[in-house]
Amino acid sequence: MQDQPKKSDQDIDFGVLDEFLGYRLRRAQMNFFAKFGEVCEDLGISPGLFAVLAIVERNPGLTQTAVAQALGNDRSAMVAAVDKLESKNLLERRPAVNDRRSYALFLTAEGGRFFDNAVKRVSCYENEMAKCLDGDEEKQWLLNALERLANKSL
Amino acid sequence: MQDQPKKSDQDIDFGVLDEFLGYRLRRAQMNFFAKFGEVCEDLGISPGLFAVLAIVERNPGLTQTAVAQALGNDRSAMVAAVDKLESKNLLERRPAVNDRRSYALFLTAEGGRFFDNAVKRVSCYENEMAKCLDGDEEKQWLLNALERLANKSL
DNA sequence: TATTGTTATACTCTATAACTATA
DNA sequence: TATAGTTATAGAGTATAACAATA
Repeated sequence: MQDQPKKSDQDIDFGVLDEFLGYRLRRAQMNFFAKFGEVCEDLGISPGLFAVLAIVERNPGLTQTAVAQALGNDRSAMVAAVDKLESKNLLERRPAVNDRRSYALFLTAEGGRFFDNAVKRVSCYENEMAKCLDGDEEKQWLLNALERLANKSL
Repeated sequence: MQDQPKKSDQDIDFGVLDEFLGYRLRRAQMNFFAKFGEVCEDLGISPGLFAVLAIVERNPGLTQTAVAQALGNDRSAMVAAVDKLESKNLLERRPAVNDRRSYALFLTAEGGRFFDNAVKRVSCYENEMAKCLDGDEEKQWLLNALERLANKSL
């Protein structure tokens, strides 16, 4: 049945979607998450878990709620995330010194090594992805534009 | 308990996350989706459903699978999406002329009006968000950079 | 009263596999 | 045999509400 040639992906008219930052951001981000999954498959961590490790590594002793706020999600979501990282021996809950309600989070020694290795992986694929950009200048400009968009309110 | 001043969000060190396009893309996109939800709350459509309408409007007669491929997701996910849009009388499944396995998708008259209205809403908030960019020149450059990143393979 | 971690819960999004009817 | 739509299902991600312990 080839009477009417099928529209290939190239022939689709995306209309307004092509001019919408929201749609373009989503497509770009989906590609990055998919690539992250490929590159870190054997490490057993998602972009979300990687972000938790990154925050705790640079800000040891932070509470779960503080990490959640930094990453922009609910504190209830941190429970499963920290559980998972703790069960992998990458992260540690210690009793907070001045507040018996909360925990202070720290990377374990293994977690530190694991994170260093993960950063190498992610940096490697980030650099590969950034090859479609025009050098470090365009990348820095893009990072800056994305930060502005992430913080823009209506 | 204010012996040790709490780290505010501003004081958090994001480390490598600050230099990772993947993380920055996610934060920017989350902001856009949240704003989309606010602006289109009463319309009862998500960014995903809006995208389906946009594709069908510009490419009437496309099959469900073709729309799914255009948007980069699985055809099984289209069933619920088209069901929802059809139940709202915005979109119509018609039997395809040459293939009794597939449907051809079309906007209804109401769907056309609904979509025009939705485009106005979304364009309005898109323009508002784009005010943190340096004019149409930077926006066009950004759209172009995002397209490159969305299509980049390792 | 307010806050931390937690649990239960639910909702969305997404993908996989298998089924059916067609091709 | 291959494809379109469908179904069932499962996983991840995210959010809300309520609770106990603590501030």
